[in-house]
Amino acid sequence: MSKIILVDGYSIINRAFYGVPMLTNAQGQHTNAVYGFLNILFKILEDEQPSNLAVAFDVKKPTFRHEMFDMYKGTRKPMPVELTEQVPYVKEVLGAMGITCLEKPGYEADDILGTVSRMAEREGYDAIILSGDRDLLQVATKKTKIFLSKTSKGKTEMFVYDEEGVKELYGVTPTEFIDMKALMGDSSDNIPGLPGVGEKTAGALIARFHSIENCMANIDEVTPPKAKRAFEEHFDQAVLSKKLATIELNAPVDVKLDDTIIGNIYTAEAYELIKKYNFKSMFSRFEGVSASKQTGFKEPDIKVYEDFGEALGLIEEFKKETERPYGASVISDDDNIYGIALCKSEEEVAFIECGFFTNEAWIRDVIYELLKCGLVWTDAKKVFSYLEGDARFEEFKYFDTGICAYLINPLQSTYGYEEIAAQYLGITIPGTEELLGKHTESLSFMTQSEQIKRCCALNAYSAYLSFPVLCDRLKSEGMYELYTDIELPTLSALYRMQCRGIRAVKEELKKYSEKLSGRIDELTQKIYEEAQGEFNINSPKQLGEVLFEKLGLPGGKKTKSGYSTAADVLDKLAADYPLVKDILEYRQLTKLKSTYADGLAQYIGSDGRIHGTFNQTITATGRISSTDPNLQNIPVRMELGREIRKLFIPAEGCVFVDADYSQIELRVLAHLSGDEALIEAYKSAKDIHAITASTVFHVPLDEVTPLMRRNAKAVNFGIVYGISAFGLSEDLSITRKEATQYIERYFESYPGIKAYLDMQVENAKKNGYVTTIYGRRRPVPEIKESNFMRRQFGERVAMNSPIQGSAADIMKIAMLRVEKALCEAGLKAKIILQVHDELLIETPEGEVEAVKELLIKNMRDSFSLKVPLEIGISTGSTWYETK
DNA sequence: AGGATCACG
DNA sequence: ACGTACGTGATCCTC
Repeated sequence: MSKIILVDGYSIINRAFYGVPMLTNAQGQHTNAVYGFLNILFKILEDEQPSNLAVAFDVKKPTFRHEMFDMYKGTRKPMPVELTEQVPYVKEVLGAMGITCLEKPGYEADDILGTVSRMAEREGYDAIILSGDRDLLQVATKKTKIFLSKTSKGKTEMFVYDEEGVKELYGVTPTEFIDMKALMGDSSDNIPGLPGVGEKTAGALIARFHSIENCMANIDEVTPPKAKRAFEEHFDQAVLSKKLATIELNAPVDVKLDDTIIGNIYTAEAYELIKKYNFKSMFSRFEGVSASKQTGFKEPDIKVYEDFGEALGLIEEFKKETERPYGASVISDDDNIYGIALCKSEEEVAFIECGFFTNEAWIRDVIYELLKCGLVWTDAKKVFSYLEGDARFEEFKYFDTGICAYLINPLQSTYGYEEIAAQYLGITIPGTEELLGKHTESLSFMTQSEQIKRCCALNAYSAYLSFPVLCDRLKSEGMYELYTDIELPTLSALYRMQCRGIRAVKEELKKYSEKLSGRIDELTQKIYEEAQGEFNINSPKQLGEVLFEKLGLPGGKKTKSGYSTAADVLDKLAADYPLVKDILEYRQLTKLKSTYADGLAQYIGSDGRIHGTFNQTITATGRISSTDPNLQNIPVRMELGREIRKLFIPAEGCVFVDADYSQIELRVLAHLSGDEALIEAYKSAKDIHAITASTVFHVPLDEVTPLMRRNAKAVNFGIVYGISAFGLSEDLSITRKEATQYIERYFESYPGIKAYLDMQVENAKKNGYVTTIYGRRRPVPEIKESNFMRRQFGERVAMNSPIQGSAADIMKIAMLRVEKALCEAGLKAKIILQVHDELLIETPEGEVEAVKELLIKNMRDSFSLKVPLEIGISTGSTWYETK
């Protein structure tokens, strides 16, 4: 049995656009509609297994029916540019997959779909029309089904209607549905209908009389009177509406059904596009597609070195100084190193397999030697992890393409070698996930060792070829110094911090966990009693139902999936309801237990220390991030949580010295904006929030009340975040009007800041990015969007990023200076943590004074601003005590 | 897999 | 009318 699927192109693209959150690829193209469209297409192809497929589009030329809309002041919602720009992308992908696109000037997609479905029926096909538009229901027959795609609550669902289905839904046949629509009208399609006749009346009338003409013929029986009068006075309007609503079934579409037979849609050309748009979840569909069909690109040969002598010779070659650094890569899993690839030509990559004629220790030595030679790696920090014992970093020379690519575009989520090759070399090569699958923590089961070699070889190949391109880009964008002076040294500094780790006491952590457990159990019982029943307190859904439905607490809805039970909502209820207070305490305690007490305990290694990972290519602003575990969000604000820090202790004979920048972001803002009032404030005195309050509220400094100071502080935060009246009003629980006033007064007091923030928004609009004091870039693609909310987000990002990013630059410089100074002073003290504006130093007891002095000096002088940088410093025998 | 919540700067 | 403060990561629940 032959089956054809006919897709309403624009309609499905539209559904996809609104159903899939914003996505952009590395080139900044919007891709969410393409992604959604293809997912819908793949799904229906798999579910229905059709033999034929075609996609219909309107031609962007006024059609008869469009002209008629215009007569009735028809204005369809204009599609945002983010959507329209994706239509050609979809067509391009369809073309690459060999799928027929149908267009006919003068006809709408509806007409084409209707016509071709009838054509198919006559030739004995089953037909499926896929659309988001209910209009198509009139085309349904026994053999033609309509698949309606609906998006509700962010999820797309498919509803299927055949002739019977339409009857069930509306009580009329598909053909009668036209008449029904002629009566009730359709505002979105600008079909006027009859005044005062809605879905109910129209449905009842057509079910009884079957057509508008027959209604008119039996006008005396038409009820209600309102409808009867509408018929008498506006029948011509109903006739016109019917004409407008009728889909043409005999349009002169010149297509043969044979042209729509589905061939192989997983073509190399389509694969190229999928890669370009970075639709990773679709990659697996294209397995087995040769990607080498690209113009002038051939994958390099892999030369496996099986002779020990030859391998030694090879390594010597790679140790030689070259003008253009060679590429290298090591392949491993959690347990083993499998080999090393070296590349210095476009044609060939050398691969030395571990265990073939050598052992892992030998490979580690080789890696150590090669790190001294100026090779390019995709992820050098990972390469360090192969070293054993003390690595002499000062001897190392290396380059890192991942870091380069991050600096050029920090918004990507990953910087795999295949992405870099695609973006900077314009070639498509299979990536790690494609070659080795998802779980790379163990490769020992991999039977296809060819894939392991290929993955490693392509990595070295990509590193070798892309590095010069990346360097040129960095130079032309003014970020080469940022790369060499800051990022590359930071890479090894982070690695050293990871190696050192931080000592934590497992037993005490357990005790702390048990202490929490006791109280959590008490609270659980109490909450069950107060709520008169057991439920999962951790489930926001269940909790919301219990609080706001079962117990009828005031506080209504907030989120998509029901009631908000976030802390700020519950806070307002806590005073009146003991239950809510208990829930808040329960939340706090379970958070501490699961994330911190129990969570951290898992990470304590055999050396009694936690070795987290510091990520250098994650944040959009240049900050570093911390994972496995996150050591940058250990509790400090609340006393109970802060206790956790008592369990972080220095090594024997050491204490902690903790140094943090005081209000670095506001000081950076003072510098960047050059605002004289703020600069003067920082030069003259200490309490910046009080000064702000005094200035903004026009009162002498000594008359500033705590409340005024608190409000001024919130305004200062707001400024740094990219001020919005709404955000400030939420934060301070004041009206939006009051918040607006605060902001206005702030800008009156600090006009330089207003001018600076406006300039950043302008810069973002003009260049597409903003920059930090050290030339680091943050692209702001949102600034050009037509969606008001997203554009406004872009504006806040444009204001905040230079501030947060410059502070990050300063901290990185400070870290490097401090580490160097410690080393040069011959001190044993070591940096073990960085928390954005804070450094934690494990310091031998005898070095404390020297380290303090050194920290203050190097952090304070790491960058010369128009205002002084102030350092807070403290010591303690636990992390808790350093405050 | 994604949302809600909450820990930090 | 919309529905927001900036930057992160871990855990739990729901689908």
